[in-house]
Amino acid sequence: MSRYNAKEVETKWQSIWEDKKTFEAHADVTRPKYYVLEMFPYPSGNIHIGHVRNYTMGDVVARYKRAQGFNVLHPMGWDAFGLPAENAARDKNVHPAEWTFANIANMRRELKSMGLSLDWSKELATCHPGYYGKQQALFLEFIEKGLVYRKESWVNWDPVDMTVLANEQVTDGRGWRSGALVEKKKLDQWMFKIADFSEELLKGLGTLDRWPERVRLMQENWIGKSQGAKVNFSISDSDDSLEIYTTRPDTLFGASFMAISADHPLTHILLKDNPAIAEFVAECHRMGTSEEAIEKADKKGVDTGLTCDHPLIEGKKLPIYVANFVLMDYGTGALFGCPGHDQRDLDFARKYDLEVIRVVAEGDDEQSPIENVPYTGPGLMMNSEYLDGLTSDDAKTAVIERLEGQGLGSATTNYRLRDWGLSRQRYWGCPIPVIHCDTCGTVPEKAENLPVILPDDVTFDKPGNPLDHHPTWKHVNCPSCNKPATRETDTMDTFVDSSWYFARFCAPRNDLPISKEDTDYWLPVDQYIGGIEHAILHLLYSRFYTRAMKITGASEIDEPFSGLFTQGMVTHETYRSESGAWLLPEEVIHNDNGDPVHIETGEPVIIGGIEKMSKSKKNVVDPGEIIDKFGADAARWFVLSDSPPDRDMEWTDAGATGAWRFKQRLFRFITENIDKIAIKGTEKPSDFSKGALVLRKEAHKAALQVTDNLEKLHFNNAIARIYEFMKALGDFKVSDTAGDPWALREAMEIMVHLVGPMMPHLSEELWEMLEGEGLLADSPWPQADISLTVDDTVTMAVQVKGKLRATIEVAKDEDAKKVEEIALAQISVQNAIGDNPIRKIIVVPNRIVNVVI
RNA sequence: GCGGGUAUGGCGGAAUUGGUAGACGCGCUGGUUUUAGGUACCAGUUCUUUACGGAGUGGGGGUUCGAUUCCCUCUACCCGCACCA
Repeated sequence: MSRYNAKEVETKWQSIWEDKKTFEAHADVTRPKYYVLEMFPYPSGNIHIGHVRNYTMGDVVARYKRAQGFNVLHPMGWDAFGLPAENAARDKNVHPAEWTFANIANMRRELKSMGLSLDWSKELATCHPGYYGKQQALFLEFIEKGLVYRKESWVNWDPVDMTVLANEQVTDGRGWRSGALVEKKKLDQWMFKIADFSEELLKGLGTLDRWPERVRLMQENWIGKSQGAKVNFSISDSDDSLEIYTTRPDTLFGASFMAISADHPLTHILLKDNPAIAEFVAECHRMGTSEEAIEKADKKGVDTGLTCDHPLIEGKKLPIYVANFVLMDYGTGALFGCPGHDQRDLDFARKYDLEVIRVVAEGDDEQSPIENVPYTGPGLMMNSEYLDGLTSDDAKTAVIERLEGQGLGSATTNYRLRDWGLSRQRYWGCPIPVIHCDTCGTVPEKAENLPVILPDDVTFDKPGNPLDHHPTWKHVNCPSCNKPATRETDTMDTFVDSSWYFARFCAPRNDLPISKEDTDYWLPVDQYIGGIEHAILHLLYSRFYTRAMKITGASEIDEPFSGLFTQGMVTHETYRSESGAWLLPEEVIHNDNGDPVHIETGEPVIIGGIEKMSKSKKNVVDPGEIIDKFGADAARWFVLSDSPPDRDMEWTDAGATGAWRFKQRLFRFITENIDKIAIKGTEKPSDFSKGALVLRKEAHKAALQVTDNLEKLHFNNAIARIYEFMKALGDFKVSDTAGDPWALREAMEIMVHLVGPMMPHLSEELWEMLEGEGLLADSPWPQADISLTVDDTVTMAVQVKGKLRATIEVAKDEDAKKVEEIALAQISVQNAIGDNPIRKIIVVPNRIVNVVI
C-alpha cells in the first residue's frame, strides 16, 4: 500500500495551478462575480498560524464559490508601510525597502505552500510607488473636493515612536504599537473630514446585514450619536457668550455652575492674566489620559471669577470654572453643571460647595433632596417654574422651543466621531503630495509630478523624521509660483493605505487609482474576512474612503464590504520550566509516565493556561514546520475542523494528527478501491444493491449538508458531515449488483468535490485518479439529488408525558392515526402508560408522538 | 458606569430554531491485527444504578403535551467603550 506523499503532491498541484493560471480573474459582465478578500498581512517576516486560519477560510469560500460557477476574485497583497521596517533599519542596518521586500518574498513563498487559490497576478504592496503614487493622486482629488484639510491641533504624540497617533490608535492612553504613554502636543495636521460623514456612516450600518452584530454595535458606539441642544449662556456684564452642549436641556433649572475645558478658547484668553488658571491648565496637560489616571483624578477646577446669566432664570448667575473633566473635542468644550442629575457634576459641586437642586422627581413623588447619588432617570419636573409637572421628555422639547424663541439655543445632534488626523512624522509611509510655499501657502503637487517618491538615501541615526533630515529631498520649487519651497515631510498614516486597497485590487496596474470599469464589476467585496481587532479602525476608515471615492467619482458603491466575517484567534497551551522560564511547545515532551518534561534536560514542565499565541510566552507554532510535518492540506483541515470559525481555537498536535489521519484514510480508501468503480462515463444502471442505495443517500445528503454549512461558513460542521460520509463510504462493500460500481464512483466523486475546498491538493490528486475532467478546481460543485436526501421511512420518538419511551420506524408522512396505533402498540409505551387514562396524543408528523396521561 | 456576548460530557463542540440532547473530532477504556511505532481496524465512553429505572444543557422559577431553544430572575466568566455633558 502506498502512502500519500503530501510534499510531492502539494508542490505538484501548486505548480500546475500556477502554470495554467487557474486562479487569474478577469472581469466578465456576462458572469456573476464573487469577491473574496482576507485582510492583507503586514510583511513582518513570517506568516503565523493566525494567517493560516484566516487565509484558509477565505480560500475555502473562494474555491467553493468558484465551483458554484461564480467568477471569483481572490487577490493578495501587502500592507507594507509602517514602523517595524524603520526599527529594523535602525537595529539591523538594512534599508526599510530591502527589509520589507525580503519579508514579502519569504511570506509569499510561505503562502504559496498553503495552496491558496489566489490571483497572484494582482499582487500589490502599498510601499511600491505603483501603489502609493496612486494613493497620492487620490489624495489630490480629496483635497480638491474639500475632503481633507490642514489644521493646527492637539494631537496624541507617541514619544517612543516619535509620531502622531489617531484617537483610534490610542488605547488606555497608550500607543497601539509602542505601548508608550501618549502625550498631548500641538502640531499642524492633515485631517480627513470623516466626522462630516457621521450620520451616513451610522445609517450605512443598517444596510450591512451580513456583518457581525458586534462590529456594527462597536462602530455605532464609536460614532456616538447623541441628541441634545446647544445653548448660549451670556457671560455676565459683557457682550460675549458661552456655548455649551447638553443632552439634558430639561434639567436647565437645576444648573448651578458652568465648566469649560482647559483647551477652550476662553480659557486661553483668561490664563494670560490669571496665573492660577495658567497653572491649572498646565496641570491638566501634564495629566495622562490613561484609564488609571482618569479614575484616580479628582474632579477639579478653578474658578475664573466670571459668571454666566441663567437663560431662563432672571437674575441667576452661574460661576464659570475651568474643569479638568471637560473635553475640548466633545460638544463645544463647555457645559453647564447640574449636580442633582449627573454624578460628575455632583462630585464637583460637593468639592466646591455649589448648590444641588433636584429638578426631576423619581417615580411619582420622590422629591427628597439629592444626597450622594444623583438621579439620572426620567421623571416629572419640579423646581422648574413653567416646566413643573411635565415629563422630562416633554420638558426637553419645551425648553428647546423656548430657547429657540429667544435665539439662545437650538436642538442639536452631536457625534463623538472626530476627524481623522493622517499626518505621521515617519519615513516609511506614503509621502503627502503637497508643497509649502512662503508666497502661495500650501500647494498640492501637480498630478503629472506624481508619484512623489521616497528618497532611498536616508539615515535613521537621529530621532525624528528622516525625510525632514534629508539634505535635498524636501527642497523643491513651488508648483504654483516656481519659487523655492519645501515639500511636506509628513507621510500618511498606514491606515490610509488599507482604506482603498480592496478597490485597487480590481485593477492594480491601471493608470487611474481606481478603474471604474473594473470596480463597477467587482465591488463591493462579497466576503471580507479578518480579525475583530479591526472592528473600528480599518473598517470605519474604509467605509469613509468609499464615501469619499464616490464624491470624487472614482467609484459608485456605497459600502466596501457587503459581507464581513471576523475569525477567532489561535491559542495554545503555555509551558514553563520550574525556574519560570517560558518554553516552546517543541521543547516539551511527555515521558513514560505521561508527565510533561523538557526534551533535553528532562526537568518537569508546568503546563499553564491556553492563551493567544505570543512570542513572549513562546506558545507559538511555526506554520512552516506544521506544513512540513503534516502537509498543507492537513493543516488547513485542522484549523477549520474543531472550533466554530468566529471563536478562538486551540492548536494541538493531537488535533493536527487527527486531520492527518483523515487525509491518509481518504487517500487509502480511494487508491485501494479504485479498481472497483465503474468506468468513467458509464451510463447509470437501474439496479442497485441495498447497500449501494444507502451509500447514494449518504452521498447526496452529505452534498446537501456540506453545501449548506459552507454557505453559512460553518466549516467545522461541514467537516463533521464529511466524516460521517467517510464512514458510510468506508463501510460500503461492492456487491454483484450492476449498479454498485457506478454508485461507488459517484460517491467517491462527490467526496472528492466536498473535500476539495478544504484539502485542495489531495482532492486534485484523487480527482486525477478518478479520471475527472480537467482540474477539480475548475469543475462544478455537486448537485445533491433531493429525492435521495429524503428517506421513505423515518424514525419517530415516542414519548409518554414528555419522556422518551420508544422509537418507531414508520413510513414518511404516515397517517397520524396509524402512527398513533404503532406507538401505542410498543410494550415500553404501554408499561409507561400503565392504568392511566390517555388524555391526549400529540403527533408531530415525522418527528414525535407524545402520549399525555 | 454604559453597551454586548457566553455558559452543553474529561476537552473542542453539534442539535433542521419548541420535538429522540451530546452529531463529528480529540482524549480515554477494552479487544483484534501488525512491518517497529505516536500504525490500522472493531467495540465502548454524560452521570447514577447489578438491573428495571432515575437524573441531566451554570443556579432558581415560569410558559408548554414537550424547553439547550421562549419568558423572568440570580451567578460566573469574556469582550468593546468609557470624565462623552
